[in-house]
Amino acid sequence: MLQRDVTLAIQAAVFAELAEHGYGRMSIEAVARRAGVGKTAIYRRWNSKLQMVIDVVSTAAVKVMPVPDTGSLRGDIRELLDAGAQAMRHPLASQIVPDLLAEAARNPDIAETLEKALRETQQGVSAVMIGNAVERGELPADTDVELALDMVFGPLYWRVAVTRSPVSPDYLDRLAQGAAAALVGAHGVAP
Amino acid sequence: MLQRDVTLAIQAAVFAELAEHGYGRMSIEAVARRAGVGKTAIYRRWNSKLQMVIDVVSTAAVKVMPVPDTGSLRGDIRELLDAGAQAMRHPLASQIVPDLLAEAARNPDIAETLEKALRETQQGVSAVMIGNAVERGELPADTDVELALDMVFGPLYWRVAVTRSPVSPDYLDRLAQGAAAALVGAHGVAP
DNA sequence: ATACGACAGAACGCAACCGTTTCGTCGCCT
DNA sequence: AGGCGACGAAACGGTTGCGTTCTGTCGTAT
Repeated sequence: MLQRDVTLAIQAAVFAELAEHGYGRMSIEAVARRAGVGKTAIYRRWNSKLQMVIDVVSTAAVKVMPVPDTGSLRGDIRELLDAGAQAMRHPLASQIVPDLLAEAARNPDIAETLEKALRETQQGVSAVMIGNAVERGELPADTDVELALDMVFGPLYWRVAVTRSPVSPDYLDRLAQGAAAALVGAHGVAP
Repeated sequence: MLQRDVTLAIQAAVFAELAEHGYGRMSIEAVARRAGVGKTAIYRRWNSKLQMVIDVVSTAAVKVMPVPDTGSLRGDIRELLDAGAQAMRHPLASQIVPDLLAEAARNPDIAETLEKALRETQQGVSAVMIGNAVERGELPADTDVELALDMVFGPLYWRVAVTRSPVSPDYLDRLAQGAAAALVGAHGVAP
């Protein structure tokens, strides 16, 4: 077996162990066992479990979200929600993401890795989407992008990862409708 | 030390260990050590780590949220958000909740416990809040309560627990405004 | 005064991992 | 042909946690 294959086997094993046992319970021995690999091969590559996980995760997290362009804000949001829901449906992701998030609360290195991944995949996409809507006149130029992000992804993540309720296409329709309305209506100010 | 005090000490220790190390890494020995208690005292009460955690958590999770009644939907949402933000600011909660949530993806018993706690504290409150808004004529009678819940708590949780961004009172104002607009505007149906 | 029950603490044998080292094998390059 | 580097496997001593057991103390009720 060549170096590259060994590395790939280790990466896959890390994901699988992470999903099955979580970061806290994951052991290097188990990763080596599952990858069919000696611990030597792992320690030759990384110094610690933390380094290994951070490296493997950040390598894999580079996937980019497509920028939706349906011609309407609501349609764009709907596409974004669909992509997000699809990503969270993946069994590995749906177990690993909450776990890493929890670990991030106590480990700054992991927190930074996740933050960076999130920033790269989503902030750009949303900025473009909002920009398009502003150009079309659907939103005012001073729309709060940060708030918009939270109102689009927040409800979806809440539903999938917190309440564990089913996410039907119909629900996504209603959510997109609501989020679009929220952005448009976010500009009355005071009480 | 009496039985009751020992139990209280154990409960406090469980929370502290849970916050510091997470469920996966938490050990009964550490709980006993921190509580200043023999392992005997723990095993006399529970059979396993899982039972102990579930019992302790579900005992403590019974806290009820106050039902806001400010006279306007937006004001009610704002109060709800404030209570939520305050709860998540508590350092124990902010570490324990994501951790248990991650563990719930792997353990049906924990998932059920959390689900029940969530249902009890929030669904009732929100139903009342939506009902009041309907009575005032702010919302149509067929308002989707489920969606409303997601659109109020989702963005807040996303911001606090996922993106780890600061939550200012001003932000809560804007979020309340957006959520209220979302609920009101969630009733255009089609394309 | 005595007996009982809950307690803390220490130790048990067992298992899992840790990070490191050693061994012998195999494939590639020159 | 020979050397080199990566490999899997196994073992090292040390740590941690498990669930259980034993000992001795202390407070309370009888």
